[in-house]
Amino acid sequence: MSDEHVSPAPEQDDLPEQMRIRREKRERLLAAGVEAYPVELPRTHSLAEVRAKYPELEPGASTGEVVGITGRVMFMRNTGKLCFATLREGNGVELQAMLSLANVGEESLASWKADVDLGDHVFVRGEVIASKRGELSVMAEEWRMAAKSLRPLPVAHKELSEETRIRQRYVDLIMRPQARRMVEIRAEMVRSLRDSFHRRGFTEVETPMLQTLHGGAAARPFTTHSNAFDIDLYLRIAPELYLKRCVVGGIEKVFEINRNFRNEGSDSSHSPEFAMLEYYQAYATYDSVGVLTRELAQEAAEAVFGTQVVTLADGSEYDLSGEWTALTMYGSLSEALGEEVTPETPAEQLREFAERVGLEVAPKLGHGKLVEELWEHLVGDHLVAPTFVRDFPVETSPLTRQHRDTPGVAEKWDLYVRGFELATGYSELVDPVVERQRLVDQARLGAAGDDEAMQLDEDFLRALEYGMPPSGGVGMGIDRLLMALTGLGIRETILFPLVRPQ
RNA sequence: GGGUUGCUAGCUCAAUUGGUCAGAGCUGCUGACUCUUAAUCAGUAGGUUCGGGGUUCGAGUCCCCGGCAGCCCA
Repeated sequence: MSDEHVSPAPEQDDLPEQMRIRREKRERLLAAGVEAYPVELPRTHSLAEVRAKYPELEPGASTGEVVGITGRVMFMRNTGKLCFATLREGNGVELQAMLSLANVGEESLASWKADVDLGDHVFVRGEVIASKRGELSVMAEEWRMAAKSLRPLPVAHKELSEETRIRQRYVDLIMRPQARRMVEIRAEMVRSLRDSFHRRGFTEVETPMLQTLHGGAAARPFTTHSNAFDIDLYLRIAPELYLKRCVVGGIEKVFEINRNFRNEGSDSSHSPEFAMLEYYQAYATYDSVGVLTRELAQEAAEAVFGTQVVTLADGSEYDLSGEWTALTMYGSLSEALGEEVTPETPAEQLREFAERVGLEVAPKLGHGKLVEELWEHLVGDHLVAPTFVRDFPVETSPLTRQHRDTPGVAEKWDLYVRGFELATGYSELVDPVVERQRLVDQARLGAAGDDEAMQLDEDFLRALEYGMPPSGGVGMGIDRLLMALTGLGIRETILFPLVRPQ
């Protein structure tokens, strides 16, 4: 038998000593007719409620109020005939339980000492008092096991290794209040985004994750298979083409917050599975959706932290308030380089500039890619404050509308925050004839072996042919907005990031 | 994909040039203690040093292959 998936539970003898002992304690409880995992406990108050009710008791005070509380045992201090335990509940609030020989009796106290380990969930019923040292406590008249923990917790006073934090996030959540806070921050932020959209009359939709064609971005997709239809399917790399169908259909302000999947590696700012916000607005342009995007981020910061000057994980402050800087790609590049760069600057000239500033570039790059690389090197890498970078080379933005006045550039911006790309916005290309041509070009690239190229989506083109109003559109990474607001890496902002199985 | 660093007890980490070094703290176990706050005190247990191969009288340490992770670069 070598099939891992059906391997029997390990023999007790094979377990580390501490796990074996905890299992023995569970057995002992059950043998004594005591539930190790009771279905229900007479809990009357959360720990937070007890704390809120008695914020300031004098040392040694008693209240006469009997409560039933539960919590995970985080610290234990047993002194012969009087035992102390620090209980913690899910939100991180802690309260001390006290068990004295006089109140619970010899048998119950002995069982407490013998059967309760750090990490167990326990129930304690007793009077709310303050200890002689002034610690708010519940003096037990009775205690019960609420859920026996069979694994020892990590030491509370040392940092858990990053790998354990990610692979066993539940342990991270138990041990680190900041890990729990992160989950809350994320939830509050997403709620704020939804509120911001709803206040402005946007409609939230959910479009397909399983797609028969992949499109809407340049990325490698995951593939899967439908048995019933007997067709291969793609996990979506972007919702764009479906949201545009919505706009064609008359949902003129539409947004989606959902997962995208890209078959690529992960690093401190990338994950194969990530949450994305996309929104489209009829009769908006890349100017107006830029304003809305700024407001979304500012309102999120305000909603979560109560301020638009957020404090990052390293203690530094980051100011999201007010108007944000806007640069043009060609203008800011020209300034940084001290040379005029325009959409007409030949690739040869750009290569010389690259050499001059010590930037290595692949020999076959064209004008558009060279401009972007130079720009990232000279400008992008140095951007700290929130900055819109506008008007990209047409060549590298095939699905974007050409600029209304400036030839050779597209009405597209990237939003840089703390040096990484947070969002991207467009005046959308809505001419079905031009769009078809661009998609045909993409399909040719695909046929030539570019596996990031989009496929020709005839149904999408048919939708456009019915007429899509002029629109602005934006994509923003949810995980990245969270990174911007907290200063943490993407593997901290995603609760269960993909990791290779051990 | 390239470079680089790491993987040792349940957890966090030590171990000089290859030589009684496989160790500490916490956790666990046994005992003491009715006001502790990471309780304290005494005693005690706990290891396939990531896996495989090699060099050597001798490998946690050196070499090779593999696995996983971090950091830097493309």
